[in-house]
Amino acid sequence: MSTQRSPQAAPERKLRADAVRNRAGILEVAQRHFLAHGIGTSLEAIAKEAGVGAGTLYRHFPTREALLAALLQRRTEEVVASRDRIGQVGDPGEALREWMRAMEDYLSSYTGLPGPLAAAAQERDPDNPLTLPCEQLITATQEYLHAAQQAGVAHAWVRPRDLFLTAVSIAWVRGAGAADDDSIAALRRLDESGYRPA
Amino acid sequence: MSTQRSPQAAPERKLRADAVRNRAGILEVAQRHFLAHGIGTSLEAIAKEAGVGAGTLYRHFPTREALLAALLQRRTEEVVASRDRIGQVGDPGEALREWMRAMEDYLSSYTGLPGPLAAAAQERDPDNPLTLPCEQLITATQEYLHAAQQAGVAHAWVRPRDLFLTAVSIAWVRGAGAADDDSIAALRRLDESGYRPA
DNA sequence: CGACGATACGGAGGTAGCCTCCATATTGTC
DNA sequence: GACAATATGGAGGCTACCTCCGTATCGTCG
Repeated sequence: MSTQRSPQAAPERKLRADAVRNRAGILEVAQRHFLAHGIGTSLEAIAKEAGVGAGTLYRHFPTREALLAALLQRRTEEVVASRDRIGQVGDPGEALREWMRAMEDYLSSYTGLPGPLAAAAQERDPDNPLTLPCEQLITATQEYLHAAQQAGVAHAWVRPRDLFLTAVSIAWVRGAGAADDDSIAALRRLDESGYRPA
Repeated sequence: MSTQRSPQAAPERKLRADAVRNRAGILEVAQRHFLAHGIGTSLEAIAKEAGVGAGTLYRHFPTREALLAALLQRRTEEVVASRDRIGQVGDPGEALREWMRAMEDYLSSYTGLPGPLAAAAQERDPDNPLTLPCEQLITATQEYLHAAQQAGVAHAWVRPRDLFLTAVSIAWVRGAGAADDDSIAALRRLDESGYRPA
């Protein structure tokens, strides 16, 4: 308990020094490449720029999703933590709206991110490294939605998962073809007016 | 005027007999492959199964989008023609709802179709062969939307393009990760309740 | 009918990216 | 300092894209 260790199912033994170094380097380069070229960017290029072989990259992150999940971890914690800030907002309707925007921005972190996340949200495969962030977001959504429903500013038939998918699909439109701002604003308004009773 | 010719800008000279045969064969095989494996399927595999070389395929359809557009042409005409059927529906609100479903199904014809279409809808590049079908769909949407707005069953601030993007994004969710029917139904309900005043 | 120019064909070949495998190198420990 | 455990890297096998050009097929005209 003295050393910070994952409580349940921690298969992580301590890494060798070079492994730690390489892992960090890969993440740093990957972050830049995903930002610049979307999640479809070449993994080999990342390995090369990070100064490691392809094998090393794939040992640390067996799939593109694993790399993505590692990168997303910080962001996920930040966003979920923004609950505290948003929580200060008195009006539950306003809070829900802000939360939706926060999710939308998170989901737009990298071009192409909505695809794998939507898939993960639905398959619920515990082996998919993206399942965890999805569940966290949906859980957070539940809190805001519930409060909004209590206050009568959200329809009772709306489920947290539905709002999550809504945010994902807006983020997808943002990424696919670079929709103009007007269209995105219209989509947001449509969705908001969708879950909110008149 | 006796022979059926494209009225404006027809760069199509008459094809040689073998070219016509090959083109048809490619389309027939491509249809099956796109249906079975989505729009990302291997073009080389299509060429092989159609019994032509890669060069022939690329000569007829220089890009994946061109092939897609050729395949979509029939479907597009069918869907736009379904205006006639839907037009019979008296209630403009009901007609708009039906039209949205028809678009959604059209956009779900092949897995992955929403991506290129969303891109085409926004870039408005006349060289993109998918631009035409997009415009046709948006134009048709405009008719239904306008009628609905006149009847007071759609908000005045909704634009045809917004509804098109809505349909595209639902189709995308359908395709990405095979969302369960409940989620899709919820998204539809959300959207409908979004454009419709209480 | 035959031959000649125009049209179309096909598949080899260069490029790029994925992922695996294992001989070699590095690390940590005793 | 030496040995076992751990980690490395890049060659290599694979799939797919797309282009290029020598060759085959077509249609027409004499």
